[in-house]
Amino acid sequence: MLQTAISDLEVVSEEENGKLWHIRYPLADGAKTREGLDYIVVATTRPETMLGDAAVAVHPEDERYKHLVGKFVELPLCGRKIEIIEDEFVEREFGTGCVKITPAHDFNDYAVGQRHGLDLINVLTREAKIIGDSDIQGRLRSSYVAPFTMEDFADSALSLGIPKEYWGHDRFEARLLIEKDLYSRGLIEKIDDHKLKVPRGDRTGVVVEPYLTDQWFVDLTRETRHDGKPGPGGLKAITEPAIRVVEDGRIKFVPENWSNTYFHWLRNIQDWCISRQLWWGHRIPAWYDGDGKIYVARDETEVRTKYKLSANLALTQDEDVFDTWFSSDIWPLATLGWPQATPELKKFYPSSVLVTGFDIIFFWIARMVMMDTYFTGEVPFREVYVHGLIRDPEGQKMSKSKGNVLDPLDLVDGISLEDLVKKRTTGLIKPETAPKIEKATRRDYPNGIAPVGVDALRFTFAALASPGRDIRFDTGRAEGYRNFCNKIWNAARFVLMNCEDQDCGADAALPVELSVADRWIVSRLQKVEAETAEHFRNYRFDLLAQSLYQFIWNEYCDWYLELAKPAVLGGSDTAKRGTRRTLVRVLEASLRLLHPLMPFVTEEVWQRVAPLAAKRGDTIMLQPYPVTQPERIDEAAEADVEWLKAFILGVRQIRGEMDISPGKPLQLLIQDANTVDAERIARMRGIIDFIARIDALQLLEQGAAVPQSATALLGAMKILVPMAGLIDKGAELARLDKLINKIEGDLAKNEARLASEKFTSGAPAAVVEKERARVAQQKQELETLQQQKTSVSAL
RNA sequence: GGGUGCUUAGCUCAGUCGGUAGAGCAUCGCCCUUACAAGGCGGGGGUCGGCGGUUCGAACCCGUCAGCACCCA
Repeated sequence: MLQTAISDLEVVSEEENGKLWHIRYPLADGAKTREGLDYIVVATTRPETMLGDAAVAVHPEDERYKHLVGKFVELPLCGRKIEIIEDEFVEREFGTGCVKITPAHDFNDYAVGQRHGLDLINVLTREAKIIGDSDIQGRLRSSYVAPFTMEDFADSALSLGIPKEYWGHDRFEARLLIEKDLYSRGLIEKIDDHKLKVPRGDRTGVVVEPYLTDQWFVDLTRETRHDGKPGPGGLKAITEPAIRVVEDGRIKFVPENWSNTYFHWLRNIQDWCISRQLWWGHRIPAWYDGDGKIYVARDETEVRTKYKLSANLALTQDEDVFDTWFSSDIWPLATLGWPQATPELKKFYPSSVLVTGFDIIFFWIARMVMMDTYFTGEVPFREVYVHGLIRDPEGQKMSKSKGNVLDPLDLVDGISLEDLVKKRTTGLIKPETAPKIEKATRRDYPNGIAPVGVDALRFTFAALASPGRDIRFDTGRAEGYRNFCNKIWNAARFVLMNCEDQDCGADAALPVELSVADRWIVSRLQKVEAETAEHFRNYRFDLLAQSLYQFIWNEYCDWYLELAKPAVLGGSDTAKRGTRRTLVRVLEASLRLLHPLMPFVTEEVWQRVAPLAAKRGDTIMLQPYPVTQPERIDEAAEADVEWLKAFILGVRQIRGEMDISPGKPLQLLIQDANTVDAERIARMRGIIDFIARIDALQLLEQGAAVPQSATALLGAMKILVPMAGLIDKGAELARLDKLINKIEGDLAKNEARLASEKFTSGAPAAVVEKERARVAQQKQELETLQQQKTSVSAL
């Protein structure tokens, strides 16, 4: 039993199997139903609360009971007479259409009670036991307009007619006793199975009771002060300004649609109950004198000064504490020394961004905005970044009771299946769920969880953090990013191996020569830096991760390190210097780019790489984040390297599909090279030979005889690998057919589109032009491939 | 009952301005090539949930239906 007030937000209602008791309430004063019965039947899911019934209600248009409205029933077991009233709230189809009204123990009944001036009859103690005669609780007289206090509950259990046998019994025990007694008196018409929403505390799972107590509230709903003094009420002073600051953009939600959730809650807000009956928390700063008079100030001394109380008047402080979220709402202020006007407050309030999950938008975000704006007239932060929640493989929210929690440490360090099962099935609130949990765990993690380390885990979260979407955690992704960590480590080893204790171009006075590959990777780095800045600005950590992963692995490691090898191993001094300088500088910048997502590997590697790149500093953490330098973008180098990559890909595809060992040197023939192709071949010959493993390359004259070859296309240019007797005719024909089929398919579609008058006149000229160019290109490729197919067939 | 989001490759997910669909994992083939086999190189795989509409053109815009998830009552 919680024995404290809690918030609606801390109550979860789920549908559970229960019962619907149909109970006969005898009519008083000789009244009869239309069928001539001397009782009416009331249906309820909470029979124990009938002890606190204040009325029975029927729908005003319900012909069955119209004649009974204003008459009385005799409340079974208690013997009190209570009135039959009419209220629109009653659903005629539910049960018998007669509803017991228990204003002190049900929210709907409370509202009905207010409309009809019914007594509030409390029948429970704070421990949720039926009150006994010594409990000073019971009926609150109908003149219960707030404020009232518990002392207004004047009646005793005895005077309410609550039988002694129930006194002090727990609510659910009492239910059984009451059921039994009703049975023995013939007052149970029937008991049906029934599904109902049961409200439980979200932490403890215990059934929560609506219960009348004295509490402190913050007014959030009144236009003017509740005590009648001049000045705005909470609605004007707190709630409406909190709505306004988001409406007018002083606070922005990212993603933006969370502002709707925020608005909806604030526009339907109720007064805020801020007192809790717990020992942990900030004490309520209110004091009482012997007569129960209330004094509010920061401390007792201030109370005495403020209210001019004599020193010997005994004061006691309220025992209650604040709702933790009420205390937390001034977090942005309190952490900066408020209410003192500290330099920190001046500098950091408002802060730029608050990062949070959507599940505490109500609990915390809204409350900070409300109260801090109220206290200071200025918003606490300018942006609220709302990230998703991590869910289990089925998309369910993680919870210990469901046994689907992933402990971050288990992802970092790994865990065996058996240990994971054990961890998830011990200490359960409902031990009977253990077999189900075990089964699901064995299905989801048949091999346990592989260790991935903190960096990979952090990077995975970033990579999965797409906006407006929860994260279904995927260990496969995390393992992929663990491999990425290894990749960085190994790439760094290569760079260090070739650059440490070498001339890395730190001395600006010495001449350097930059290869096309050097200029290419530097250019690419500038573009990635620009992308990175953009993704940070938009809170797109997923795209940020993607972009860095792609650059470091697919460009820096897969291509640049390979392209750098010839220069580093056998280039001139100036070429070596230029390439070493590029190797270390690009790596160093990449580490800084990546550091926010992978703090540890980047720090470790940076410590050794930074000096080579002429960077000084104790830690990467204090280094500036890389900024793009557009003047270092080199489109010509990028075009050259794109061409080079396509060239090499063509050769590799032939190797792969013709089953030529990657290590075997090849002779290449080049046909139909244009002047640009020829120039590129001449200029990048060394790198082509190295990477594609070419030991001879010859440009064929126009119309020269072509030996048996496998072919790759690069634009109009043909890359031929002579297969002198080795060619597998069938394999090469199949390979060519595959290419031809693909192009034919696309070409047919594209030609049809171009043939359509609708398209050529409707679409923008640029799009049509692009389409024409594409068709021309495809036609040429197709022609070349078909020629090739003819010549191979003829062999 | 009201609201929000989602549905794209076997799995987890990107897809900006409407202009021929991408990544990681998994899978298939070759390779222990002196940074890296937790790797390299190459390949295969998608009627973008269904239906209808707008448009020269739809994964994307509109309508509708279905399924899933979450929030509020």
